[in-house]
Amino acid sequence: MPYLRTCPPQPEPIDCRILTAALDLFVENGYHNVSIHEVQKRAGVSIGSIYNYFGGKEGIAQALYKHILKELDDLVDSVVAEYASPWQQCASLIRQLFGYTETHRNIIAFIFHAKHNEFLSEDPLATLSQPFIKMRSIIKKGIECGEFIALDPWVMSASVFGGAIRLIQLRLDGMLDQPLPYYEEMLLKTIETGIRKP
Amino acid sequence: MPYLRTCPPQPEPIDCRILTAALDLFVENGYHNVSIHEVQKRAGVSIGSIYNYFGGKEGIAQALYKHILKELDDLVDSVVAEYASPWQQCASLIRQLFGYTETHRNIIAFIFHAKHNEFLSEDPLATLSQPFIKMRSIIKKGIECGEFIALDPWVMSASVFGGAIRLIQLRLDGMLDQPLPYYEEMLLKTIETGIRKP
DNA sequence: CAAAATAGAATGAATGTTCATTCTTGTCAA
DNA sequence: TTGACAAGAATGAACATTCATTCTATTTTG
Repeated sequence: MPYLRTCPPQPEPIDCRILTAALDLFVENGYHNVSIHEVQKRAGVSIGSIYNYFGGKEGIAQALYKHILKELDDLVDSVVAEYASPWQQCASLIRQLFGYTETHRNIIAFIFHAKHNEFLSEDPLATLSQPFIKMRSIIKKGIECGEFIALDPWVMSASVFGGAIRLIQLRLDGMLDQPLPYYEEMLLKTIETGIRKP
Repeated sequence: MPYLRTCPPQPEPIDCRILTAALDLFVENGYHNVSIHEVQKRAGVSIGSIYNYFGGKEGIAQALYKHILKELDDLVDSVVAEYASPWQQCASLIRQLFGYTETHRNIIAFIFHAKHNEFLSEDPLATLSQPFIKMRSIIKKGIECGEFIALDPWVMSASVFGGAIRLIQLRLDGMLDQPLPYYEEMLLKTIETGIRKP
């Protein structure tokens, strides 16, 4: 079951096994290159069970997407609760995303390295989901409270998170020799220098 | 024919018509959601012609990919030839990519907003292609000549181009109200501040 | 005239889904 | 306590559809 911060129940119920198997296959091969019979085999369940729980292939992907976005949302909430300053919130969030890219690779990949609109008909733009909205809200607060320079919030958001997302994708593509925490303070330094109000 | 800086021949030969039709359909719907008969109809050619010229569906995508990467490569070369300083090269490249995102949307989308490894078996990582290698080479020169701070080249590359790529994707997803040139100087300002050696 | 290009119907493998059947669990009545 | 029954979960073979590709016939070109 694709949790970031929780332990999966044991024994794992059928629906969780389907989601875990599907996540691994979708990330490894791309949604469209995975047949539902492959998910079935990897999860060790019957074809009919998949339809019973999720209504079909897209239903699996939709459930995965919502579930992982909820996990991300909780992560953003915890960061906001733990730190007072918008910069610290951004920095901590990037550190945690980098850490999870190393430890929960497929979960991060499913949200940050996929074209959801190619296989989801409902709400396929991750950037319109709660966690991303909250991330932009942190940026706006940073501008309002004078910690960040006052530029367009989309620009500021791209400046803060664009480089981090890029490194995550490069790591997932196998381009980087080191785990992401190796690069993290360097990246945070350039971001901070670029967006902090002098 | 998906050129950035050239005018297409008239009358357009069959292979160019196939590539143009496929580009539009692949970008609009995602490679896997487009059937070869749809490409056929949009290009106004026969099914057999497609196999004659490109060997199959993947052959079309591969030809598009190579062709557009060559266009990008030429763009990078022209920028390097026109400007002496690495920062000016980066800034000009980002400006031009933003401009082309507005005027040649599908060409930019095919390279910067797609998961090539889901439909190409040959060289599917754009970041390993010539234009991207040259972009990183500009970064390395910036570090060597002392214009940029001396951090890991992958980090610097993500800091310079990560935010720009993110804004391109947001624009392609319809998130931004304004055309990209509206945001460009703001973004360049934060990037430059973050990576310039004091 | 022969070779290459073009057209489009036919092909069959692959895929997502359905559906009849079986299994499991809980409830109720004797 | 046990057996019958009902409901829902689980199964997997069969099905319908779609798709990329092949093949055959025709047209065009050198």
